[in-house]
Amino acid sequence: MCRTVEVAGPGFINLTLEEAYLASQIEHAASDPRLDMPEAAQRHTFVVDYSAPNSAKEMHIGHLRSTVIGDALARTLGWLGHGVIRQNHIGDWGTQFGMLIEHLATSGWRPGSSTISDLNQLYQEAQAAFESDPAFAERARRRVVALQSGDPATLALWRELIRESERHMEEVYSRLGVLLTREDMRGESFYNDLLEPTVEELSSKGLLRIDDGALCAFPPGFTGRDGTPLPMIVRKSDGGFNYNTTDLAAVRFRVRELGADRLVYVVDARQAQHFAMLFAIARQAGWLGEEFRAEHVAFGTILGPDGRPFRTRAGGTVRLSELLDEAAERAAAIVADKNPDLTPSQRAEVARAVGIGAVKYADLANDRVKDYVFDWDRMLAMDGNTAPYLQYAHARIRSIFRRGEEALSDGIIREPGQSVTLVEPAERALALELVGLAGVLNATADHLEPHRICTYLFDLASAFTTFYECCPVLRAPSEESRTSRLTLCEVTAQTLSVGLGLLGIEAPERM
RNA sequence: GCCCCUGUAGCUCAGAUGGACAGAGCGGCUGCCUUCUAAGCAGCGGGUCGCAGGUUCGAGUCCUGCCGGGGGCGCCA
Repeated sequence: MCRTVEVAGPGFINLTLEEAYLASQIEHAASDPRLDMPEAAQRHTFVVDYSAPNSAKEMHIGHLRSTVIGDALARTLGWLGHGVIRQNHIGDWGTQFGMLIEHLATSGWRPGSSTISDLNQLYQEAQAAFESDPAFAERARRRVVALQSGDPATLALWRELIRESERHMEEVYSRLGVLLTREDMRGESFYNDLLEPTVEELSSKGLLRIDDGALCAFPPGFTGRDGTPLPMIVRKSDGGFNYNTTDLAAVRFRVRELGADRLVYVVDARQAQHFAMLFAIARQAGWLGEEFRAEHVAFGTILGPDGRPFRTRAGGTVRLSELLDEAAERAAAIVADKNPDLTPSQRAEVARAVGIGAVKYADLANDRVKDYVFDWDRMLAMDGNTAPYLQYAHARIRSIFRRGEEALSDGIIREPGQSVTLVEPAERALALELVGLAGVLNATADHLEPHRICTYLFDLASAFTTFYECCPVLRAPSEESRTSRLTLCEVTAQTLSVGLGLLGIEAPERM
């Protein structure tokens, strides 16, 4: 397995892999759709909570990171053989819906007549009325009660706007290429009937006490502004439940009913304290055992060029559908410029894959906990750690195979075999990169950090392009060399395709 | 006031479990297209890893304090 083993100073032993061993690893990978990657030794059941947009509102840039990062993690954990239960914790319940429904009812709104942007508009009108018209505000509050107690007319209106919202979300998810479906949607409303039992259980375990009229848990180790114990309110002084209660009920449900032994929440870093308290209480309640890992997968903010949270020039929120339109448009302009040979439909398809891929990759490529600056030019650049660079490397490999097949008819080339011989430094360097996949995916799952995959794929693509420049494949010096290089190409293309796939990014056949 | 995150080359960022001279892309300067997509490749220059202590044979990585940036801290979600 090793060619040389040498002591190299204090604390170092250098192992140099034998070419034949490295080559055999590549051969194994070439004959296996899983690239010779074993599944995780210990399988877990993960509940991955991500995306979580609000009903009756258009999805905007604020939902991008959770959706993209969560999806990459769900795919990666699944690939490693874990059970993955996606949960889309949609904001579909609470006081704001009383407000909106009251407005719909009084303005003579008819079901089926509104798009999501209409609802968005109506929502803003309702909000304005709530603030300026005390009579409306009072009716809105009564609507909340009606909604939560199951008043048929109120519920009917609510269902209509939920349905329209779901249509919108499905459309965005489809365009974005994420796995989330209607089956994964389990909004806050789902937990309505579980709130009371959840609070009762916490109460029976002695974890709650009334403070200032509100029922609160005081998890150990949390203090507030004045150094006093920090409460998590689970029932407001008016008797209503809040999102703390919902989140607690969701933990309980996910453990007991969904059978999770790993909880993952892909949520903005600003909610760190909320989750720390949530998990602490859940442990006190005995829902999470010693071995149970519950993790807040925190992420930073997307910034505009001015270093402030990204907004439109007018100062509004950036709608996701418009962002994706612009991504495809910008990519189309570049594709048209770089590869005029594509047919219009090919060009549109490539532009879509490249544009969306660029946006997603930019979000995944750096350490998720940090903020990043949204920059079209950088994410669509063909140099550096970007989706287009990786997609380009993949497309070049596919191009070699297309050329090879053309030549095949002349009897010049055979099918890529599996016999690998590593001679050139670039061949060896590429092979060494290729065998690193398993380690990177395991580290990604351990740390729940998709950017590790990005870094790896970029290194791999760099190693490939170096190889591509100095090692002709179809015109290799010998039949043996050509077969070997074709196999290296095959495994590289497969690795890029799988790796991008785990990030939820397509790898087009040509660019 | 307390707590969390963050500070690595001019710019944008990698550096898991502490390990060998700290890496990449962009920008700048040099080369390379009758040859598998130059949307590329090769090379040069560029860093007191915020500061100061400490632990260690060894610290960008761990601990403490300070400084700068961002965020959070009871009836919104």
